[in-house]
Parts: sequence; structure tokens; C-alpha cells
Amino acid sequence: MVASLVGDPARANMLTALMNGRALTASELAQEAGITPQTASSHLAKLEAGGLIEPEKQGRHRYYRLTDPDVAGVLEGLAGLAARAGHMRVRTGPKDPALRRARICYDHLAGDLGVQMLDSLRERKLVKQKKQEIELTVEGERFLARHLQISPDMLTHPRRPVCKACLDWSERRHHLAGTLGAAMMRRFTELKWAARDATPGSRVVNFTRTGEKQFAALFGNGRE
Amino acid sequence: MVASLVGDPARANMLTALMNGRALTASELAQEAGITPQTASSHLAKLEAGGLIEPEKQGRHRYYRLTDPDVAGVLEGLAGLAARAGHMRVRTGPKDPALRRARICYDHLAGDLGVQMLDSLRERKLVKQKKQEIELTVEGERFLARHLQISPDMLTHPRRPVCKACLDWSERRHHLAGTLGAAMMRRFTELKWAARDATPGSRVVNFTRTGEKQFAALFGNGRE
DNA sequence: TTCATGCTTCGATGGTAGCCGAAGCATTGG
DNA sequence: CCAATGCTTCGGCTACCATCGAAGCATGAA
Repeated sequence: MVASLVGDPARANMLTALMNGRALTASELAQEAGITPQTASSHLAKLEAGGLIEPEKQGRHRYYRLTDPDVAGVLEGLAGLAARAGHMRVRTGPKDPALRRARICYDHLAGDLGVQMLDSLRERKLVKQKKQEIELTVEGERFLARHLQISPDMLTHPRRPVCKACLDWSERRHHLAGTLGAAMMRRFTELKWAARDATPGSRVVNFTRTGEKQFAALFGNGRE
Repeated sequence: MVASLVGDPARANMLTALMNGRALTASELAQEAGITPQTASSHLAKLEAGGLIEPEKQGRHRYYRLTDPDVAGVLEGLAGLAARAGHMRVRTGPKDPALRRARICYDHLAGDLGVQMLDSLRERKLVKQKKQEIELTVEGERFLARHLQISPDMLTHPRRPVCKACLDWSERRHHLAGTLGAAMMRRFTELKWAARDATPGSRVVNFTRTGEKQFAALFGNGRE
């Protein structure tokens, strides 16, 4: 029964943590629930078997998200009933600093701007995304050549794909990885639009005044 | 947590049995869940504390119903998720014979026709019902005088109320009790619209051809 | 009143499932 | 290749809770 899955406090905490639509790693969910990774692993397996969550492997990590808006809806309904009965659950938002905006993920751009960039590419049909698979369209190739001086033959690599959806750590949505993601980030640096923070070990990416404008002109979504 | 309440199989069976909106007695729910009355009592107390069901005392019996359409909605949602995950629950309808249509409850009319009668009275604003409380309106008094020759002073009684909502055994919805309910049943008999079945101990009420027509003319709902 | 029915409370039992420590894979990085 | 990280599997422990027998109330019937 599905309800018994949600009934357990540890699992309920995990699900609540996922309610904002983002994906979380197994360890993070363990911490959210206040249990050890072993226990969390067991719970996550059950939730997955029950069809409430689905995993996405990303390197050493394993991200989990709610399978469906329907699931979120039912959980919301349950929370509503619980609220009437006097009980209340509070859940605070995430806690990250300002590196949520732009940072390096391996060798490509991540964070709010990274997600925004992929969103824009997808929306303007410069790439086609199906789940984890991303493909560059003909229009996309033209766009890259014209605005960033990136040609397709720069991107071929024996083992690495050109495009790849990479789950964003702070935004928990996809940004663009692969040789294209790396090439674009490299180009941003060359153009002096952005630079990695000077602090050793920092992953923060600082955009310049003009870089920010240029980036917004290419990948802006009208929100800022 | 509310979900843990629904999570237990026994409780889930009880709730499913209540999903049609009717009310069931504690013993019936125990049978539905396949457990003893003691265990059922414990479960029902928890469900009530969780605000999922609410009781209504009726003589020696204790009827339970879902507190709210919202509760039914959430349960429906959970069932939907469960269905996706492969599981399926089947639930058959009730099983009673033909005395579900019309029978004597103490001294007033019960069964499908009894429920239908109260529905009609309520719908045409001849009575006002608030939970268990039922009150005869001015239009109701006129209606009774005109069509059934029942005057308000026939209905006064030192200890018994004129109108009372009585939970119907087969329909599990309210029908009309109190001195008015008794008077109306008596009038039906006098008018030879209906008569109690001859079989000793039987509570079945048989309507005559013409009685059925007259009854439908007064309290019909267009369904038949 | 006394008896019968319906439901609840109490107490004891047992099965189930959450939990963690330790060890085992898988992936990444050096 | 080895080491580190992230997650899973395995085994045993513990606590919770559903379950039922027996007894206690309440209501209605005789």
C-alpha cells in the first residue's frame, strides 16, 4: 500500500524535502530524515518500488525526485488533512550562499545561470532534450558559430558526448555538460565575460559587468 | 501523521468500505477488515482522533462515516497512486435483499423510499436540516396539512421530538424519524398506500400500486 | 428488574519493520 | 594501480503496534 510508505516518519521527511520539485542525493535525504545512509537506502528503495520517487544517477551520486506532479498533489492533500487534525509540519527552504548563482561543475557552468542557459537553448529549439539525452540542432550549430565562434568539429571527443544533461546541485534542475558545456564555459572565460573566483578551491564563477549583459542578451529569459 | 493511519491494512479496508459515503457500524467495519471488534474499536478510535472519520450514535449502534468529501478525495488519490504501482483493490457493493426499498424502523418509514422522502422534503425546503437537527418550516406545515391531513398539534409529544434524523440501515443516509415520521407512516397505512408485510417479525413495508404512485407524486425525485 | 447486544478498555503476546555497524560494489580522482 | 567517496547489502537488535481474550459499560428489550 502506498499510504504505508508515506506513513513512516523518516520517509515522510524525505518526501517533504522533495516537495519543491528538486532532486536530492541519497545522503542529503538521509540527513533530512535524520537517519544513517544505510537506513535511507532501504527507505529509498521502497519508495522507488512504490513508484513515488525515481532515481537519476549522476557520477557517484544518486539523485532522487518525485516521479510525478500527481505524487506531489497527493502528498499535499495528506498534509492538508494532517493540518486540520492539529498537526503541522514546517519545512524551511534551502540554505545555500551566493554560489548558487554561478559556479563550476567539473569544467562547465552550473548554478542559476547554467540552468537558465540550458532552459533558453531548449526553449529556442537550439537543442532538443529528451530526458538525459540532449542533441544540438542545426539552428543550434548556427547560433554557436555566429555568437560564440564555436564550430561543431571543436566538440568531437572519443569518449565524451557533445551534450549531456547534468543535474544542478543548487537548482536541482538540469544544466548543460559535455564537450559543448565545457567549450562554452571556456569561451566565456576567453571573452572575459566570467572568471573563476581567485580563492583557492572555490568553485564560484564571477561574471563581469559586460559579461553579465552579453550573457543575458544571449540566454536571458526576461526575468532580470 | 495521517498517512500512517491509512497505511495499516485493516484501517485501509475500513476506509475503503466507507468510501461510498455511507455510514457503517463498528461491527460491520470490523467484519469488512476481517478483525475482531476489540481491534476494530482501537482502530476506529485512532481514525477518529486523526479526523478521518466521525461517529454518530444510534441506539446501541455506533455508525462511522468519513468526516468530509476531502478525506474521500485524498483516499481516492492514494488509490490512484497505488493503482499505478500495480496494486489494485476491489470492493463489491452491499448485499441486502429487497427490504432495502421500504421497511419499518421503529414506527417510521426507512429504506430507499424513506431516504428519498427526506431528501425530497429537504430539497423543497419543507424541512431544514442541520446535522442531526431537523426543523419543520412553515411551508412544510402547509404541505402536510394539504396533502396528508397532518396538523402540527397532532405531533407534539412530551419527550419525543417532532423531527429527527435517523440513520438508515441499508442506505446509510438519513431518513425522517420523530413524531412526524411516525405520523406520516401511520397516514400512509391509513390511506392504504402501504402496509407492513404479513409475515410475523418482518419489517418489510409493501406499497400498493396506487400508493406508490401517490408517494412518487409527493416525494419523487424524477429518477423513477 | 434481568438478559442480550454492541462497543470499549485492559493486559499480554507476537510479528513486523525501522535502525545501525560492518562489509561489499561502483565511480571518480590521483 | 590505489585511495576516497557515495551508496547498497547483510545480519542482528529493538521497539512499536496490531491482534485477541476477558472483563467492563451502555443501551434496548422482555
